[in-house]
Amino acid sequence: MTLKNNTFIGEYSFSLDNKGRVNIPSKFRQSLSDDNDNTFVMTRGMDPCIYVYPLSEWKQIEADLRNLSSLSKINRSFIRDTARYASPSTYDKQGRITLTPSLINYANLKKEILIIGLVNKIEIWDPSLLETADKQSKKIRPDEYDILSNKIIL
Amino acid sequence: MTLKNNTFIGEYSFSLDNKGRVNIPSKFRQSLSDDNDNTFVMTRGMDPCIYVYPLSEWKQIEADLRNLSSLSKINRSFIRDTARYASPSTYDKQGRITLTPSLINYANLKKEILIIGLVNKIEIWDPSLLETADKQSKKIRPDEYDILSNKIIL
DNA sequence: TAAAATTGTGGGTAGTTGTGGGTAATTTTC
DNA sequence: GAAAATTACCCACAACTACCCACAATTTTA
Repeated sequence: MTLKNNTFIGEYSFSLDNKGRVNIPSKFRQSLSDDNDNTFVMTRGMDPCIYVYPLSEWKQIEADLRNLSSLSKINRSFIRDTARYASPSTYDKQGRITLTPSLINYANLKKEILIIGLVNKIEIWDPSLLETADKQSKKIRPDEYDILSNKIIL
Repeated sequence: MTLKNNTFIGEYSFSLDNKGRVNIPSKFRQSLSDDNDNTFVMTRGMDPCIYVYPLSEWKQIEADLRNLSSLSKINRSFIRDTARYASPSTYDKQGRITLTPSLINYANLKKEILIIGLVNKIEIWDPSLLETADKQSKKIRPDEYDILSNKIIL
């Protein structure tokens, strides 16, 4: 699959080296369109993980944020939280991006990490934290998924 | 039959080699439309088996996932669970796709495998697991099938 | 029915990928 | 402005993967 359409799926087990670098899975790099200049933007996830966006996708988010009125208090804090921790990173010749200490700390990353493709973005997790989040989502009542089943056919 | 309409029916007995490769039945390959670039996407099935979708079919699922907002927690876990275990695979000159160790483990595959066409997708089973699942589905009460009978005419 | 083509299976090899570490350039600090 | 610290860039290498070829068995064609 060589379509450069900024779509990411699959799960990968990688390691964080002592310089704070992580490899971006080769398949993800191949799927990154050329207008991104080999650059991702990483920020805090809604869950305790790191979100990694293609630069072009992030620019869209910025555009959306511009359209949120700062007159609303919840908008202000949402914009602040989203923009505050974001940081661009271009991957090196070996395909690695360097994570910031602040983000590494936020996601509680040790040496072993999991990289997951979520279609339009990438998540970086500590394996045990993901397992915990996973178990909690299993507690979701079946009828909540019923609502989803009207929107998507698997 | 030369209609390339991404429709798969029938059951085939194949073998998984020690590199994790499985042959896709010739008839299934012939039925795969050209816009798929000889590529399937495999992922965890609802039952303990591997689902294999034509790439074009999977792209529809991705498109639906893109429309789910990540502000909702249930959406996030749904997107994650769906995208996480998916992996594209283009078949080689001999018509084989390579399964990931994670999926082989999930479906508990040994050397002998069964490939089944489920109209719009393909399932890969361990023969004995399928037999077990088969017996259990016999226990479904007749009136449960009645609901289905309103949706499909056999 | 015999020849030709296709199909399923096994294995070798060259190129790619993930990981560690070194060195030069840049930034920061005093 | 010099020293220290950080960052960016480069090289090396083991492990893995994609690609290729081979061949027996089956199916199709003439």
